[in-house]
Amino acid sequence: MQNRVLLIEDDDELRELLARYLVNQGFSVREAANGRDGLVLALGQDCDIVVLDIMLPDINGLDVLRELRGRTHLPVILLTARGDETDRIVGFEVGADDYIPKPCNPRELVARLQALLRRIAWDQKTEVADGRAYGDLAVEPGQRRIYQNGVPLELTGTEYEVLQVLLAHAGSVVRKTDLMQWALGRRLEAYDRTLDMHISNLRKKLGNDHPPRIETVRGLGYSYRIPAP
Amino acid sequence: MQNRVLLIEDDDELRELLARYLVNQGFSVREAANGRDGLVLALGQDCDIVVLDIMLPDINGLDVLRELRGRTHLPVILLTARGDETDRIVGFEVGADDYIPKPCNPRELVARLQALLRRIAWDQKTEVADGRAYGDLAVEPGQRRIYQNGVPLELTGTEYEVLQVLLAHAGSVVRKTDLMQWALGRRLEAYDRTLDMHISNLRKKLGNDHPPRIETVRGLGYSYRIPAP
DNA sequence: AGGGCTACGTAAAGGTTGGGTAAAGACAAA
DNA sequence: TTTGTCTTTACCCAACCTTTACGTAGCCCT
Repeated sequence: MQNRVLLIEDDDELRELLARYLVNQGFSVREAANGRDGLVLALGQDCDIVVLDIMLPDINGLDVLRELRGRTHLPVILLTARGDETDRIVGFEVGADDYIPKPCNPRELVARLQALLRRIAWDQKTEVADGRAYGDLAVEPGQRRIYQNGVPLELTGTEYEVLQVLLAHAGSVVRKTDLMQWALGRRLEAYDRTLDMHISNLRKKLGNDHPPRIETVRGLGYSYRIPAP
Repeated sequence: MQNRVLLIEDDDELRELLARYLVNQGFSVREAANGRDGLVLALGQDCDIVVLDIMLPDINGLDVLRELRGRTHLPVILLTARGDETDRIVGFEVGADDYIPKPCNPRELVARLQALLRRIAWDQKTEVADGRAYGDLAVEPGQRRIYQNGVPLELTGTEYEVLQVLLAHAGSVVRKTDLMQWALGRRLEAYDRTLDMHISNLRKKLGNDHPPRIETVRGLGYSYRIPAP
């Protein structure tokens, strides 16, 4: 299956160079030397991905992109003058997927084209929900839920994060500073007892077993006890 | 709601600089200082996108990427030494979605993160399951109608879109930002309560059951509860 | 053993935020 | 203009995270 690239670039020499290279790499290529032609081709549904120069004789490349985004979500890679940061940032904001500074390395262009096409191909496949089980607990990341013997635990968002991190490291100690960073997303400061509270609440919701599922390692952190096999 | 970035970078100073910047830009950030911790976090489904340094103290960044690609399609942006073309090309081949040369401009990192997340949001919009039934609801995409026990619901256009997206993902959580993008076709901005209103109206039209068919997942989004079989 | 220090457990209070929804406004089509 | 629809505004509440306060358990030292 050949991927169809639309090349919108007014510099004939560069355009033909790139086109030849892309064809050699197994793409099928459409060419347009100005914005108007480019738009017509792009909207004509016969390409998979667009390479768009910002500097065009008629319509500005960014306007082409805006027009395109109003109607489709065709992936677009911008060609910009090297170092022109404004164009790049604006380009992303308008909805470009990527940019390459000119003069561009054809190999890099191909690499980026393929990365983008691969991303799209993957995303169009349905993801498998890979829940993992730890004893009587089962994590369902898609639902952001953790089930205990099939019954969903009524966890808050933060409690879910904390338990999920502990489970991922079941059997080994997670240091408090790491748990804080990974589950709460911030640094552990002195006298911050927040984490202790979440652990306390979690233990309650898991049913205060003895010995506790979540073990305290004094001076270090916490550890989820490996469930009996 | 917030997009969760995982930052795998061993240089503490750079990592904290980027982390702070990303937090300011509205991302939630998890940090890992080495490949092993990074892998665990990435596989723990705790993030939406990964920023990965190639030079790491333990595992090589490219090996982290390979390992990751073996199990998920999590979007990855590589941090590479400037000018090291080999790493870049290999990175793309292994499955990176993008790369940024170091030392990197935080604004550009944000722009690229957002471009990639936007692309993914679009691509993951699953199409209507034709005529599928969900409990007492039946979707008729041709008519843009949804029937409840054979009786058509009096839905507005937007309400139809919202409900149909929720049904297509029945049982798992749809983030507000995705729901907005998929059903309303625009980005979710701060203080925009439009979506909440449509949900509220939908619940009313579906008959305010208990527990509600459309569950709220605080801080994240909504989920249509899987009907009893 | 006992004192003193520190880390942890947890109830309760405090404060912030996200979400529900009524009602008003904006807008477009008929 | 009227009507149907989407959006904004405003207010309120409940869920939740964090802090505070006090009690307890572990650990080291003499």
